[in-house]
Amino acid sequence: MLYADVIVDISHEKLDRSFQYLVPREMEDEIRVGMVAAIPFGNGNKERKGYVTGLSGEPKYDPAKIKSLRRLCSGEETTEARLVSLAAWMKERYGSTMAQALKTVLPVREKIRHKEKRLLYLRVSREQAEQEASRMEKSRCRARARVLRALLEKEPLDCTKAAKELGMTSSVLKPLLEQELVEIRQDEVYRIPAEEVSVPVEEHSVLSDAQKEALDEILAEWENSSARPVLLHGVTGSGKTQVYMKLIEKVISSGRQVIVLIPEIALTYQTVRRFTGWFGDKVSVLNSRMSPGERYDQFRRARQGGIQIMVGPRSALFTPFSRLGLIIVDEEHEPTYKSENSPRYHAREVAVRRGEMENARVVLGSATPSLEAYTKARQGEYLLVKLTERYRDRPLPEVSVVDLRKELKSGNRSVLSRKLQEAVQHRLERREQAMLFLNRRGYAGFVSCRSCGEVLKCPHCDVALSEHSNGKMICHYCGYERSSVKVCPVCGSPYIGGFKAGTQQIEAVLRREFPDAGILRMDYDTTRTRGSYEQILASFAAHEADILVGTQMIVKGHDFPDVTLVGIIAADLSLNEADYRCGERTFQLLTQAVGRSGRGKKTGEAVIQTYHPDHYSIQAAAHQDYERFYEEEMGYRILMDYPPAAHMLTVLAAGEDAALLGQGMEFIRKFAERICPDKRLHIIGPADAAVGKVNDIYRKVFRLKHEDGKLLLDMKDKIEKYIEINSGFRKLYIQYDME
DNA sequence: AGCACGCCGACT
DNA sequence: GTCGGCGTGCTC
Repeated sequence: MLYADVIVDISHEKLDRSFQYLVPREMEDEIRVGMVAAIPFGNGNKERKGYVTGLSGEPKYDPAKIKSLRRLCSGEETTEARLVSLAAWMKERYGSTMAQALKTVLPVREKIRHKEKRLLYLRVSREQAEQEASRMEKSRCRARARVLRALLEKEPLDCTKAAKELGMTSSVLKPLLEQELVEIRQDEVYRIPAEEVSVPVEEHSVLSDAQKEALDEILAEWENSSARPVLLHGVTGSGKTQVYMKLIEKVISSGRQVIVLIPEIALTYQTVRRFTGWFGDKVSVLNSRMSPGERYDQFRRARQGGIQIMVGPRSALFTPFSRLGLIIVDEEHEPTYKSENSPRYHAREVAVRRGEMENARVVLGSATPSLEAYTKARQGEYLLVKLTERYRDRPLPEVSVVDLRKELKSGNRSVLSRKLQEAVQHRLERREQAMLFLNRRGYAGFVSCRSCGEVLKCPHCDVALSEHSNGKMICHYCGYERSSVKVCPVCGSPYIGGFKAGTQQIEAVLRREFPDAGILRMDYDTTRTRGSYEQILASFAAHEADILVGTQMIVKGHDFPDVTLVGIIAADLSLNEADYRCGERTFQLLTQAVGRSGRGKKTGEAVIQTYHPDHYSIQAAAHQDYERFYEEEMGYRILMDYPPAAHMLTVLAAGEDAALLGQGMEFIRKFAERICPDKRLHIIGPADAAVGKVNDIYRKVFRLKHEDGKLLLDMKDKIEKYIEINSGFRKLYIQYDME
């Protein structure tokens, strides 16, 4: 007897689990995990479609009640089949629900379905509806009247919203539809055709010896039928992309397809040009600004063989190629590869998994590999390939670290140290360019009172408001806006103002110090409109300005041959974030930033300003010494039981009622302690999340650390059940993150 | 989601 | 008693 676990193709939480069906004898050979099957479902045995997510010989349910599969809807479904099994793996690995996993993996599914947005309209005149509503109120049809009244107030109504807010269940809606008082329509989804990027074919440049060596190493590994994933550790400017290109060429010439993941849209400008230039119309590019429809169209093209290479952010990983041959994860260490929604998957891990499942090669590339990847490479699970020299023998920039405390002692209060000022002056004299980089997460500066220290915060979120040049203060989390204040709302002092180490501030200082220099600024404000990003970079590349000031977005993979100076204004900003990865993040940002300098013919220089000149992240970045950084950081992770030294389950809870939230978290913690008496389990928290409140919703976290990831997943299941039984948690939203 | 079941208020 | 609205619970 063979049984199949099937997920019913209905998007509803209640059905978010598998149902077991008997596989008829004649289907036993044919059936595979991932196939779509027709099944009888529910009381009336209505025919539904379902995804086969597992096969087993044991019935897990009363065998008398198990129904049989009707038939398999196979055929062109094999690509989807693999994606469904990938989803099954993701569900296990990240502790999400199968429905959530399927949704991430098969975006197609919800796109074709009437998921678009079902809207409810009146089908009769307003007068008639009014009459009906009154009549219904008098008789006992209160629920129907409620729906009609709501429709009279606002037409159309979103079906899902109405269901929630008005308690509109199907037994209310159905009679209304039958009486032809209302109707459901779904609005047309318009699709903007993807803009065609046509760039002249780039000359196929010749590989350097080092690149050739790396390429040969990778190709040698690929000779094995079960080749390991490759971690390509290439210092900034070593030309990893050229190596990718050769690999891609090789793979597509053998008739297989390639997925190239890049961290975010920010990268598309240059990277995409290189890809489209080289491979022409074989490439398609996804970006996060695309509508679901456009994305779906691209996926369909991929499935039908219209393209061989898909370039895009993490969602491109699920491109339904039928013969996937290679997945490249560029800048593998980037945090954007980690999904913010459940399943909170990491694209690197899923790429490796998909590669395994479809026998495709995987190449991870980075100048500053993540601790996770490097650890695996050291253990031999990945093949480590190094590119230690910059392309065309460019030397690495000379780096100096400036101690800001000493700077202040000697009387310099400017955001620019004397060293950095001099260095900028030199560039201007020599007609070279400089980039000044502010590695802060927040955007513009916050506003504080110099008398009482009050910081102006968003009334809905737990973050400081940032001041903008247009005289407004904005919350970057919820979009709340208010006009700037003249006096402190707490003590009335007029000495209130921007405590800005923001990019605007730096720009202002530079304009004062170097009045003749051309200065460009790139941050959240100046890149809000479409295309402005590219415009600023193009303008800087054309040397229309001498200095570019910006946030993290300026350090990502751009080549400006005339840039010979990179200044990091305050390296500590990212060092003080409340996250165990902040040391790693700082090292990466600094290394990448420093690497921007001296990419052309002239040798580069970099200046790092900091209050912690001795911190290992800063020292290692200054010496461009990855190994040293890895040793130090890994020591810290082992000491503290942080990933990748151990596994960590983060329980994230949110709710409107702060007291209830705090209480709920305490309960979960006590429960966790009770069910796992293992001394090696570390529990941290509960504590406020990094941003404790967003949009009036409070957020708390607590973490469980243990060497054994399975144990944590098991605990997660138990906690989930515990929460389900206790109605006190109804008003809390709980999410899990498994690292 | 969609269907059956059962509770409960209203009406012959 | 009976009818019908509408909330609830279940679906292998």
